[in-house]
Amino acid sequence: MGRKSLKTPRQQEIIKAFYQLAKKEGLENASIAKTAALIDINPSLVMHYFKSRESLIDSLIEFILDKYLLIYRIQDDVNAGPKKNLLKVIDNIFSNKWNALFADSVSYSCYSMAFRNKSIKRKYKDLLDTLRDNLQQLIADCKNRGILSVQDPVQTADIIFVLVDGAYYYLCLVSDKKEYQQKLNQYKKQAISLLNFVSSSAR
Amino acid sequence: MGRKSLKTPRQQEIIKAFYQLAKKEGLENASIAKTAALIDINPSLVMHYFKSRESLIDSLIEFILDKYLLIYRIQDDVNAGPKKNLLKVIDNIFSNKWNALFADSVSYSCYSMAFRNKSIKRKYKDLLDTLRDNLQQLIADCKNRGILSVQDPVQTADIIFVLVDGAYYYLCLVSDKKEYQQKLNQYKKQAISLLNFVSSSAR
DNA sequence: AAATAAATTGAATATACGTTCAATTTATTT
DNA sequence: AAATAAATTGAACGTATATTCAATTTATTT
Repeated sequence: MGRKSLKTPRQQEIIKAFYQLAKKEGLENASIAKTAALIDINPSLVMHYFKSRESLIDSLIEFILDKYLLIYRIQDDVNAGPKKNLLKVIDNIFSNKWNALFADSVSYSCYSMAFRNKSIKRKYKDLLDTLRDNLQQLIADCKNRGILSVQDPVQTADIIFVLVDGAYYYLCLVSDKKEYQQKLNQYKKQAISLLNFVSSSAR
Repeated sequence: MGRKSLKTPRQQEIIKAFYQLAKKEGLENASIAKTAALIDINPSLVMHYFKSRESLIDSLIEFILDKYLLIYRIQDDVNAGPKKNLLKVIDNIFSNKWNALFADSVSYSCYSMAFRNKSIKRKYKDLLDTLRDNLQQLIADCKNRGILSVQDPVQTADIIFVLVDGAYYYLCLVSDKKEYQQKLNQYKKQAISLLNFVSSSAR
């Protein structure tokens, strides 16, 4: 009896609007009123689904962090073999596609909150560790089949993501498209060289 | 005639207070009123020296970015030879000292504004390029004297800073002190290995 | 059709914000 | 001591903010 709950889809809609607003005007300028106006609902409705602005931001962070994991899901072919899988993921990481999935600006704003909010800190740390762990598994697969030769897949995965994070930290400031692409390719090469693939005609 | 100008020292005092506030409560919560209260002056005085909050933030960013350059100035001995100089800088970069110089939290908040503010974007880009250029010169010095062997000092300096920025991006999320130190050392080793020092008994 | 429960609205609150402007204080020079 | 110019204050402004609560609308069930 009573009405069917619209909780989940409405919450999603609100988070998405809040995110788009933060992307456009900065997280610090993304307000509940503006968010409500964007999807043509009453500001009170936002408060109904999120107890506070803080919890809305909390949901926004989860929304963003989930998107990061997509690098591992954009694989056309699941059983393409470990080498192809690994290279595909590297491709995804160093592609504009991934970067287009979410706005770095919002993510950096959220990230900066980790310094004062332990829950946010943990969420970011968990994500970064998950990203590393997934890559480590792909590397380990390749290592076990003699496709590449690295000492410790865990360390290699870690270093590669350090490279990735540092790369985008710089690249986000590069306006020139050519410079951007050239640097991105260079960083990608560096990452692949860290993987130390065994050169052979076989795959 | 008239009164002696206190402009510069007052501005510095205000910026510093604003910075400390941003460090403690987050940049988004650092207000002009709070800043004035912190150093016991009238909020109007802040507005007198900075036309707007925006320009105050602009000054804050310059204040922060200047601190980054200190890695190159903490050298006890200027004429210690190129190798020692380079290693000292690497030491500084991968030390807690440097990290203690400024609050990453504030810097990341400011950094995130670069996405919507071209002037801020340029300032950050310029800083990162300056940091790279200084390191490149130290590397080139060493290369010219056969101390190390790298293909292109410019690229090496770039990669090292990519490593540094990526390293701190992860490390800022690490609460455990042991893990922090261990990772930091590992990243430092990686950076040094990129420098490919020529092993010899001579220095 | 009545009952029910969730969705949604609208009005109201208090608060803090950035910014303004005129008035006043303070130090320095003539 | 008078003149000067900068430092500093205090009051006031309108605005947007997050959040509250009661009232109303809407869809679904009995």
